[in-house]
Amino acid sequence: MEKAADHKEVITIPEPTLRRLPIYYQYLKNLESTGTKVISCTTIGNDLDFDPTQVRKDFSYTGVEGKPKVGYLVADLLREIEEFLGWNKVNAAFLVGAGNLGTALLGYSQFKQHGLSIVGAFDKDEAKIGRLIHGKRVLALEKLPGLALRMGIRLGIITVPPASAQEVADLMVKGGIQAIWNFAPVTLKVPSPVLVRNEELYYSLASLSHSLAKKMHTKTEKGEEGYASN
Amino acid sequence: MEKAADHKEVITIPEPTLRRLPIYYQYLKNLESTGTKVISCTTIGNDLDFDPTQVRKDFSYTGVEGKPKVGYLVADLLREIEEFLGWNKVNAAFLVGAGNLGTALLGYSQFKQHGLSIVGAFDKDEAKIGRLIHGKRVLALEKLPGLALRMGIRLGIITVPPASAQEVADLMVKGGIQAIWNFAPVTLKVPSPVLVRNEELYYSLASLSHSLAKKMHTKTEKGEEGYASN
DNA sequence: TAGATTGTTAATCGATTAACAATC
DNA sequence: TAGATTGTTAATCGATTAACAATC
Repeated sequence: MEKAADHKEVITIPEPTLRRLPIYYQYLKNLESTGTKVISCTTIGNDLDFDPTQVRKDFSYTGVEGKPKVGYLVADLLREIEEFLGWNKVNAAFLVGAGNLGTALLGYSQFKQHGLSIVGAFDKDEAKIGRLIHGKRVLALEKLPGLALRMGIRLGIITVPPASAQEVADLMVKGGIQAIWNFAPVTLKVPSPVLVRNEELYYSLASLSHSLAKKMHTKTEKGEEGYASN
Repeated sequence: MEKAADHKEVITIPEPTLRRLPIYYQYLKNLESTGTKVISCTTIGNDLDFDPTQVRKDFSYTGVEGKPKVGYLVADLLREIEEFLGWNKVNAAFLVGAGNLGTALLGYSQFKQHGLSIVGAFDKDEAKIGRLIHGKRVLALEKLPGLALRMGIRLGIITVPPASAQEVADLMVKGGIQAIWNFAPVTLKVPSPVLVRNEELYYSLASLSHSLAKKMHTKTEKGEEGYASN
């Protein structure tokens, strides 16, 4: 298993690159809308605060090709990034947990342009079952595995409270779902072929509040205590 | 500026560590609720799929101390992480954009336990101004700078469409806000002391759809085309 | 052509992991 | 005490950045 595919080398893309591609994409979409046809890594790097070489390297993973002295065609870049990220095909997904966050995600019309279409919503709460949310009917949770199998759904979104998240994940696995986008702050246990991506809302929060606390601290040390109120 | 504080060395925490701390925190909260008092890095590493040495190193940044042969006190860890992340003090924040996502965030009661209290909501839309959302009155956007200054608000949350995000950021800066949690997919331009943290919803999506696409591709190459429907 | 930009290889930097002494 | 675990220093690994030849 370790040396699988040793003839055709497997290129794995670095996580940081994968994280930056959507940033380029959004930036390029903007450029496109202003009518810009061609762009250089230098300009992109300046605008997004990335090293130009890094931009070039990131792009190379998508297979796009630029022209020396000219740059890259915006249209080329958009097309290649879309294809690379699988955003040119739409993945049908089931969402479980029709609370605040679930409702917000169900209403996100932009998802379709990013390869995601939420085609079903589920909940355990009797009060929510049968209701329409952003045009989608909320179904009973226990119907998920059967429907997922029948419809060939490969992507699941979990927006339930942490205590129920594992149970939901189990049902998704049972329904043949292959990738889970998990918004509940829990580490899910799933069989290895199933992919889990945690949306760590609290990470950003951690980063922000840590920096704010540090800022405060620095100020206090300098003797400007209480300057910023609070 | 470059060699500021050369006597008292400035320890900067690696981003990845900062990203993991909330994961430990959530895990430890769970442990605490089951009555566990003491835990070792080995166990944590096993449960969360991290290298035990890494766990130890991560903890060291918070200043927590363990006991050889025994491990760490769960209570100690929770306290130190809370303090390190600034979660023991609550930051008051203003949120702009009372749409689906904004509404969801306004309803997130768990934020208070993570150092965040959203004390004001703003919108440009006349139809939304004056309404109550999760107990908070939506105010007119132009009131933000004045109120932020008066109340000493240091944290801002942006949940408006990308086209309005920069304008909102400018108002926040005018109101003396020092850190921005940005959910709009745009790169904001703010003066350097102001911190911006982008919540990149599309990154996870990129990662997931890319992996799904790759999985599909691999399968297809093996000649099992069309197996998973779609 | 000259100069800007790509594409790639090499050097650097930082995070992860391994090794191991200290200790309860 | 013996063994498990911490805390730390050194080795490894991978991503970022620098250098530079190729090229339009």
